[in-house]
Amino acid sequence: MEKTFNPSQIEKACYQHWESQGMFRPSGQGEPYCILLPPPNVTGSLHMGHAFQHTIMDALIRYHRMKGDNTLWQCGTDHAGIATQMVVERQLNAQQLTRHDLGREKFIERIWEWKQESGGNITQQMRRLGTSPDWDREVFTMDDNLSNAVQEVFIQLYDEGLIYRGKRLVNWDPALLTAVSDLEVVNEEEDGFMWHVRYPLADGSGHIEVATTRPETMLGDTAVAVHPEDERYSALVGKTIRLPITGREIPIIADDYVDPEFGTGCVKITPAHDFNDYDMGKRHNLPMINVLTNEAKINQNAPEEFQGLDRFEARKKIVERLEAEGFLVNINPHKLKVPRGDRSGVVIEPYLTDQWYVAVETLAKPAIDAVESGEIRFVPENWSKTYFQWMNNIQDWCISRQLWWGHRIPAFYDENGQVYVGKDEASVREKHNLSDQVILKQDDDVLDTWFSSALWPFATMGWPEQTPELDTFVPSSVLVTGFDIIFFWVARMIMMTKKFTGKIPFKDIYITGLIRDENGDKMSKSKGNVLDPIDLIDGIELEALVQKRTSGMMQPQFAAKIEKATRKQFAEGINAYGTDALRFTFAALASNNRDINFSMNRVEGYRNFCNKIWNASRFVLMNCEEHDTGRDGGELQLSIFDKWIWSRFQDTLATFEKHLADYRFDLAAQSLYEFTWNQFCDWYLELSKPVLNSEQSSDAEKRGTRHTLINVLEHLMRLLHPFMPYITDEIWKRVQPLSACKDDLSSIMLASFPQVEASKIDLASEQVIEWVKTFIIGVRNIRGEMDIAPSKKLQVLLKNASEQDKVWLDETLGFLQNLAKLEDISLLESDQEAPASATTLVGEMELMIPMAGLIDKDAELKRLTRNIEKLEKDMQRVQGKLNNQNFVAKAPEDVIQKEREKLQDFESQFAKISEQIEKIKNI
RNA sequence: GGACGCAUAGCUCAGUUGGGAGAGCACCGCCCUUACAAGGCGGGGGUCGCAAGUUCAAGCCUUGCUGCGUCCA
Repeated sequence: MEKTFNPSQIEKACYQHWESQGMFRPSGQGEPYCILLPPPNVTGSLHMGHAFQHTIMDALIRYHRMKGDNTLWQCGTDHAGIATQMVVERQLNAQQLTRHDLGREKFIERIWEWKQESGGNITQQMRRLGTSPDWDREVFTMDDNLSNAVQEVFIQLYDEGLIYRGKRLVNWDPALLTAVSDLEVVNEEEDGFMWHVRYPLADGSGHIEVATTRPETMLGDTAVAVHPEDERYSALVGKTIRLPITGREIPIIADDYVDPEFGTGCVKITPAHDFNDYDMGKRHNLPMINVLTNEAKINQNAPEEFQGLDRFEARKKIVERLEAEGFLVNINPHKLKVPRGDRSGVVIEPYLTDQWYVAVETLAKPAIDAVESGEIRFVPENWSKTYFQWMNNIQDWCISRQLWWGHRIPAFYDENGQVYVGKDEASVREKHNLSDQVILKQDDDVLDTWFSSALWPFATMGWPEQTPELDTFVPSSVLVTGFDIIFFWVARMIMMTKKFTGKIPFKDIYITGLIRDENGDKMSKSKGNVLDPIDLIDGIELEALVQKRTSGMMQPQFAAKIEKATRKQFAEGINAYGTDALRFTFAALASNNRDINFSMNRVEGYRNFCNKIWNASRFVLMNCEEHDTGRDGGELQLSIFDKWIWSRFQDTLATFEKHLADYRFDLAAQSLYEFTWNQFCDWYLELSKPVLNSEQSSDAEKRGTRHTLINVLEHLMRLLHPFMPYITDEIWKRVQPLSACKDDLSSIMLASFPQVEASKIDLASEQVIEWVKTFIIGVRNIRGEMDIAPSKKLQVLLKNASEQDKVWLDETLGFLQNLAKLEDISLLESDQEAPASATTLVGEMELMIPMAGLIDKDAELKRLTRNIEKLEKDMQRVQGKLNNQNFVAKAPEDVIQKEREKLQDFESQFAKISEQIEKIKNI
């Protein structure tokens, strides 16, 4: 083996082997365990959030697969309506073409071609991450079988009256020329203005002052509203206003929606261009005047001079006119929430159009119950509140989109506009007895992408066919996803799956944190702080990184700043850390926190961890290859240390599994790290050396130690495998043939997960090791603090050794000498006078290192004084407690007893160290 | 306006029946010791945001305040 772990050398071949051998397929045996991959957009590339969530899913999948479950990771990609259409449109634009030049059919063909070429990008990147979904079952949301399910669901919901078509105010994206759902609109506070405008009364008796943030919509005003109890205006209610510019007469109405405190207390009402005004318009039977085109330009319903003007241009013109004609009172700066399309970034218009809706209320009920009853569990539990809050106020879902790419709505119209819903024209004709004379035209719109995503849990399992997978893998075990799509996706899957299968889609919902950069900022192209997971795996040169971060930007003005920051942070580029280090980092960061700050330091630390594992394995193999490891029999004599490391392993394994069951990947990772580095490497490997290197060790002892080395390592690789698939497979291939594991498998993936063996839990050995550690650390502490060279062998005297101490000493003498680098160890009888020594305590026993020629008196005094000051503090605290009558009277007996023992221990230590200090002072 | 979250070592974060404050990184000292300098050994560092309350006992429970953040209207 090479001296340094080199991930790039092993990863690709390893993955190809797994995939080509079909190791990702469900075994067909055991308990079903299933995870649904949130289908990434085909247009997407793997970002840190994906990599994080995929790591977690893969760890769970690998763990359960090794546990012997019938494990399926169902994967696939999403057609991502708007996003995909935009990508291909942009390509056309580059050739001076629009999608209209091609026509619908050709354009869709073009998208399929694009998908054929570039759609596999993200799934290739997933492979780099070592993920193990069943690629044979990969689906695309536009595949025939999924499209079929979409139609089926649409038709059934329509037949039940749960899908309807209606003219309503929707969120209209004037750039993309489509309706979007509430969820696709982001409201952000922006600086704007509040215009105060005088509206004259029609009878000439005065005026009323309204305040508005959107003066241009006055062209569509159909009323002015005041609060019914607002005494300032009560006399005016019922009168009419002559609208400036248009001269139209509109009523003054009273409605308690109006906030008398806000602005002037008078609100202009534009039912066709504002959601609240729309509701009020309905309540008061106001006419709705639409003054905008679908591109948000002023339309024919407005005075000619404004027609064709963009909404913002029109705003300027109208304000000018109002001012010129003396209607404008003033303009105040004003912060307001501006709705923008999450894809296009342009201001969304409330716009009157015909759209399709899902009536969600009846679907929501069972979906709420499923979480309330605990049948579905959110982890962390708190997210259920967010879920309930939304579900209890859920609005009908606008599902039609004026796009070309997507599932076309299975609805047909005759020449009278009569709607027929059905799979295709033929079935519609048959169902409704329509003759060939009737001309039918299919609806031009497609469905919201999330409509098909909502069917993911059962459509991917073959629904509407009654397949075995539907029985086995619905519900799936856990959904791993971010809180940002609880509404978009999670809630809708629960509704649809309940509705169409009667089952819940998943039992647990593990909501992960959001990956941010190390300063806690969201990673975004415009901030230039994006990290590509693949770059962390393979490494990247500085120049390439700068290039990547500054090209293709929406706001090129930030490029210089980003370049500077990038050059500063990554002066040497990014190292190749490898997949395992990256995965382990994600696992270790996966606490219950909502925000997870990614840190390069952590990746580096876990890259070092990989290297540690690699080198520990080298050590084990060097000592076991070509040697007798007891694989085929032979007497094994296990040392106390062999028993101890096995015992620690059981504990680590149990802890790991507990944390995994709680979705605490951070704690699970920590337990692995701690065992591997701080127990196995730091202590066990060191303790094995005296046995292996000593000529006095018997064959049975050596065999026992080698047996332990190779088999603990073999178990450890299986334990680590779900988090670190590559390095463990590579090492396991070499280790397994020397170990007691006789399964002839071509990959650790197929091996079974270790099981806790109660018989190997050995508390007695753990006690001995604690004693040994205290002993050795005590010597090292003196050595370190007294600046004694490691090469200098020391002499140790032991005073006040108990019978137990003597037994343990006898058992571990050689190890103590070896690890603490001791010349020799001798026992002082109680009546023997000790020479001036540096002292440390091992329980009641005093461990002394004669100072002569080695240790400076003042330095030792300083060290002891520091110790005793700490002890004093501890004693004071405990004494304070025990002197408190209330504590003694009310605290549980075992707590009191513990405190008493502590005090005794402290006092004994205090006495010994004080004595020592006196002694040294007197030298 | 409503809901939720966060505040612990210089930094990033653990701390789940309330009972002696932890890890990683960074920092300081010694060491190229035959698995590993991407390493070993030792060490320093915290009035757990502030205030009050409950309790024998509070980082942990309750209330209020301050600061930051997210979502919904």
